[in-house]
Parts: sequence; structure tokens; C-alpha cells
Amino acid sequence: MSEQSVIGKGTWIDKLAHELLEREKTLGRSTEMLRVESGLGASGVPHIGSLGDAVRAYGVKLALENFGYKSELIAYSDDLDGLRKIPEGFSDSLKEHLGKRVSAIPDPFDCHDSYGMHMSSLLLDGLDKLGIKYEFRRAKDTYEKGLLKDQIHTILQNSKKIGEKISEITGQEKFQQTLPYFPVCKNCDKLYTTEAYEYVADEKKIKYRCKDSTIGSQVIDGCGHEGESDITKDLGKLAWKVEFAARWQAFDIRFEAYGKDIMDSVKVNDWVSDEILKFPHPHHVKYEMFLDKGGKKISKSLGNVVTSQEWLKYASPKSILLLLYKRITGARELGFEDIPSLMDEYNELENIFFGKIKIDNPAKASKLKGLYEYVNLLNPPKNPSIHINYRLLVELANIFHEDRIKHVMKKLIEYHTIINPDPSIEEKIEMAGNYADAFRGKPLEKVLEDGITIDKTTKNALKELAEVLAAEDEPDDLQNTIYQIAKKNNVPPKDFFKILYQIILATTRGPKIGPFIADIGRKKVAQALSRSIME
RNA sequence: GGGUCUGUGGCGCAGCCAGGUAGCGCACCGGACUUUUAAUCCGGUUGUCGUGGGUCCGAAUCCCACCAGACCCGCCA
Repeated sequence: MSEQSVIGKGTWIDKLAHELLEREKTLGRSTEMLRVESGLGASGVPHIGSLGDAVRAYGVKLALENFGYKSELIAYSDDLDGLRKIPEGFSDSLKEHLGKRVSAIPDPFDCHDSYGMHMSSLLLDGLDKLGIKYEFRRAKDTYEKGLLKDQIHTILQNSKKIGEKISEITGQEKFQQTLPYFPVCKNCDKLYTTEAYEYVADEKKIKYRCKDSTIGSQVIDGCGHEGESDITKDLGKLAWKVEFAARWQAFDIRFEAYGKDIMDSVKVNDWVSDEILKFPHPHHVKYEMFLDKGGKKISKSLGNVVTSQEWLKYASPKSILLLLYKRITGARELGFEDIPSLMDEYNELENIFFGKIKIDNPAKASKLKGLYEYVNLLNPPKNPSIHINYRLLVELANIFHEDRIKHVMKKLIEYHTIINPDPSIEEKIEMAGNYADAFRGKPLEKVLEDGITIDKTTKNALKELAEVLAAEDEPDDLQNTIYQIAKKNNVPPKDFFKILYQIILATTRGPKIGPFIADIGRKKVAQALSRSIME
């Protein structure tokens, strides 16, 4: 096996692209343009996992281009989907829109043409910030322009066969009775309430009735309207079980990743694509959902949503790309606490790429270098950046709140971590600072509320120290002074320092305390000490 | 009922998808330090890589079976 040659850049992305190419060759299809697709949910607030689908598809596009083929990423917003439930934190006024397509619901934030477009925009914004390029398509336009009408016709003509197949593959019986198509009700404008029961192929018309339907625990009222819908003119959409297939053929899609939650739908769609539409289905890769740290599914209602917008407050776009490109298999428990290691891992990869760290196994070395290239979207920088351990930055940022950038920069120079101040470091300090503020220490003022037990002798020592600190004259050797105060009051120095850290930093240890107190301001610490004694 | 993933020192995890000395962080111990501190540096302890088989010169890694946990599907998109 050791003689096996490296495919592309040596990552799973290359392997996937290679498989795709082999398959296309076997199928004998034109490889002039190899289009990849990613679906964008438009019903809820997109989290990092939703980005993953598009980011990884883009990776495959890059790999295909690297192999010398043309490729493009279609980002398709499912904005004809109906609203099934009101997302956590949204106004109940959305209730009247349940069952309506999200592209026909007003944007609660008033900044986009619809609720659906607002949600999709959040995702596209995330992609833009990562530098992902895509062709944006919307379900709304796709159906309005009739781009799927031939596929819809073929699917509806074969609905009986498809219904049986769905039952066989998924156990879902529903489509043996109803057609896999939801017309928008001409009376009440909803689509999940319509039951399509007959297709008149000659006229390309669907007969439907609008009735109450249950989605999850929600009951959505139908209006009782019975009508006909012309699939070439009137609005409606295919059920998911068959819609991908229609789109794949209409857009000539050769690759699409999918999450394991829609595995069954993909199986059905593959079959529909191959057997009904006679379009060999695209190559796939399945990925696991991102879960939170307790192994729970990420959902808004649990308050564990990790959005790209929030992530980017604390970390670089590259940290997201690294997260998504380093691996696709395996269950992933994700939280903001992963940020420090991802930030540092990027630096390590950069060191490997630029040969500062040697990896013995050549296959592994090329894989890691390849990963670095993908994280840089196959356009790696010419020179390495300045590396500072992210955790160190967080520690420092946690200590300094006022004039943070200045103070932290000064400390970094003192520690010989860096030689000169640099704008790129300022940016990192800012991100680490945001992280520290969100997940770390409490500001000095709040620490005292946590109640530290201080005995009487220690109080005396603290009082003395507070007086020294409050004095106008700066002590020559503050470190030594503190030590002497502890000894004089019969407080073991070790304990005394511990207490000081608790009061100042809310931890049991910290930086060398003398210079540190000077850094954050003697007077300020004096005040904090005085307050701690008063309790 | 169907499917997927996970199982590696005390804890949290990487390594597995292209087999070749079992690693990292935290924790713990000791040292640099006659004076405390660790954001520094050095050294150290901790492992039948879930269980059982198989392939191989060689398996944490590949294959099969099993055990345990989690998640997804069986509404809908």
C-alpha cells in the first residue's frame, strides 16, 4: 500500500473528486462542466452545519478544478418550502403564516423580500465571509420560470410506481395515496394543506383539496377549497422525496453532499433520477450532523445554535474552513470551546506547509499540507503569518479590559512572543478578547460577588496591602512587598497569593502578581481589596 | 422496525477514510527558582486503543460478528 500514489492534494476531498471523475468516465457523460450543488435551508436560522454542506461542496469544486475540469457550485435556496413551525425567539405573529411558503412570508426584520430570503441571506453572508463563490438559485424562481416542468410531468405520470418505491425504501405509505406534489392553494395561499389526488396528464393539471394537516404537533388549518393547479403555470412544488431528482436533471448536477437526516430522501431521489428521469444521479457523500457538546442535535429551541456570524466574532474564517475540511466522517460535537484548538491547529498546519515542522510519513505530510491548501481555498499565502497561541491571547485579554489591545500587545512583547506591534495581531487580540468576554472571566467588579471566604488574619494583610497600593508612591519592589506583608501577618504566602488571584482574577493562580498589579492599576486593585474586606 | 456514528491513559480528545515506534490538552509529581506566582522552559507517571475472530511480515487503523452509548429516519421539508 505504501507505493500508492497521492491523489490530488491527498485529502478526502480529492479522493471524493477522483471517485466522481471515475464514475463520470464509466457513465460516459460529458465532463465539460461538472456542477456541484448545495441546498440551503430557508426555514430557520442557519448554523455552522448548514454552512458545511456548501463549504464542502465548494471543496469538491476546487478539487475538480485542480484536476483540470470546469466546475461551479449551485447554492439553492429551498424557499418554496412551507413554514412548519415558528423558530424559537420569533414573534408569534408568524403563526398566521404557518403552512405558507417562506418566500411569501414578510421578513420579520424588514430587510429582505421575505422571511425565506432573510434566512438564506444569513447563510450566504457566512459563505461570503469565508470566501466561498457560488451561483445562487431560488426555488421560487426555479418553479416560476417552469424550469422543472418536464420533470414534474414525468414524475407525476409515474407517481404510482414512485409511491410504491417510497414505501419500499422508507416505509412511508403516504405517497401511495397522494401525489408527490404540493400545489399552493388558490384560496388560502398555503401549500402543506393541499392534498393532490389526481393528475390529468393531458392538461398537465393537478386536482387538489385543501384540508387540515398535522405537521409535528402543529395542526395547520386548511380552507376546504377544492381546485385545479396547472403545473406549467400555477405555483406549487414537488415533495422532497422526488424534488432533488428533478433538480439534478434540470441543472445537470454531478455532486451533492447530504446529511444523514435526509438519507432516505436521497435514496428515493437517486432511484427516481436513475429509473424515472433516466438521469444518472449525482455522486454523493454522506456526513453526520453537528451536535452540541452533550451529543444533542443543534436546535434553536435548545439555545445551542452555533452560527457563523457569532463564531466569526471570536475566530478567523479559516478556523471554520479548517473545521469543515479537516474531516467529513464521524459524529461531530461542536461548540465555541473548540475555537482555541482550531485557531492553534491552523498555525500548526501552516508550520507544516512551510516546512517548519517535519512530518515523517510522506502520505500524512502531503495530506496535512493539502488540508492547509484547502483551508486557504487552494490559494495559500506566500509567507506564513505571525503565530500567537490563541489560549495565551485569551488569558491576556481576560486580564486586561481597558485599552486591551495596547496592554496585551505590550505583554506579548515582554514575553518575547512578538517583536513589534502588528495590525494582524490587533485583529487577533480583538477576537480573543471577544472570546474572553463571552466565555471567560468576569470583570473585576463582579468577582467579589462570588463570595470568597477570607479569615481575619488574611483580612488584616489585605488591608495593609490595600493601603500600600492606594498610596501615591509606588513601592520599589511590589512583589517583595506583598511577600513581606503576608509574612508579617502570619499568612502563608502561598495562601495569600491564592486569595489575591481569587479577588483579582477569579482563579486560584495567575501571572506574577507584582508587575501584574502595576499593569492593571494599583488604585483599582486597592479598591477591589478594600471592598473584599468589607463583606 | 430501519440506518448512521462513537467507544483510545483519571478526564476531554487526536490519530482510523492511503496499515509501519500510541500521541495531545487538562490533571498529577519533580526541577529551573535561597521568595511566594506560571501565561515560560525541562523532565516524569498514567494505555490489554469496547469484546471476539479474520486478512497481513505487521492492525487503534482494513474485514466480519458481538456489546455499550448517542443520533437520525419511520410527520414534513
